[in-house]
Amino acid sequence: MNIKEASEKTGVSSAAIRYYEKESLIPPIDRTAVGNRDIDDRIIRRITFVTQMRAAGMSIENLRRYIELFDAQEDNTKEQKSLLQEQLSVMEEKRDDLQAAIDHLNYKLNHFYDHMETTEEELRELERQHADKVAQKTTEDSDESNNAY
Amino acid sequence: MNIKEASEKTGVSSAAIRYYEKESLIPPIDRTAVGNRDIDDRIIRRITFVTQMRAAGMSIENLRRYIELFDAQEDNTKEQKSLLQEQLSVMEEKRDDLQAAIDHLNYKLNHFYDHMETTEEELRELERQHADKVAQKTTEDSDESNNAY
DNA sequence: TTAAACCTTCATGTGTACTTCAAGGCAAGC
DNA sequence: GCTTGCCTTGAAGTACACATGAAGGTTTAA
Repeated sequence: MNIKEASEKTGVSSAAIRYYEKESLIPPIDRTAVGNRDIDDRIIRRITFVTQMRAAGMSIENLRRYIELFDAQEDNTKEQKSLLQEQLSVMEEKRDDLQAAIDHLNYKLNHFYDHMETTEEELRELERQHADKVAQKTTEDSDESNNAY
Repeated sequence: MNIKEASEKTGVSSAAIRYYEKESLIPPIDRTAVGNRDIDDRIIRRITFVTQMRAAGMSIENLRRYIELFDAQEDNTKEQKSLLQEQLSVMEEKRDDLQAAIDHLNYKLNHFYDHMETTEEELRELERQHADKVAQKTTEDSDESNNAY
């Protein structure tokens, strides 16, 4: 598959794919006889992984370091696991922050005033609701949002 | 409160606060007799809101348009609501993408091989797990992660 | 009264993550 | 044989979101 097809398949621009290869976010790509990139499914999966991590807010630099460790020949399973664990924590915190922002907007939508400033009382109620939510994790699917999770 | 205190209170740099004011992400800030910014809790809340939306991935430009509509004198409650709804959808999708990436990493962590490439079979299993998760929303708190929500 | 520690505006610099441009090569169809 | 459409590398340009620097003002403390 040439770079254009790979671009269409992944939604990542050709230039970005070249850039990712140069930055070692994906492995060196095989070339055809005339020097064109010949992209296989392994590369496609790596591009998809990079896209996912980028969307999760990981910088190119961190992602490069990250991948470097995983691609190394040495068996550094321990470090790899703790690195994964670390990244997972970051992403979970990010997800929770995002959820808090979603709750905030949902609150605004449900208690709609004529301006968007959140008052002290509203903030206190939000905090209360948040505490409730964390406390009684049993009572899921309360009423407000169409949560997918 | 002066800009430095506001900066410490919000975790946003003084330069960024000035920038936000210039870009109308926060309302015009009152000045003291000598021309220094005098920041009150209303501004602090707005800065916090901006921070939250920025962390949720909203660009300065979109945030500006967004806030503009809310601050307008006219009663455009309908448009405001649909704008909120729209932004909520974007954020929920982002959260779900993030969750998918978290699931992916969790999977890697639990089925640890000597490299990080996800195979076709693994991807298929991930998809299957995801389908399960969506299907039986009742069986919450499965086993894998320390979800806050 | 002079230094420290704040502040102001305006202009310019910076890092990230690409995008775009320039110059050229290969293969197919007219 | 020439245009079209793909590709290559390398260099330079761009957008965003601030950070930093210059030049100057005010207040407090020694």
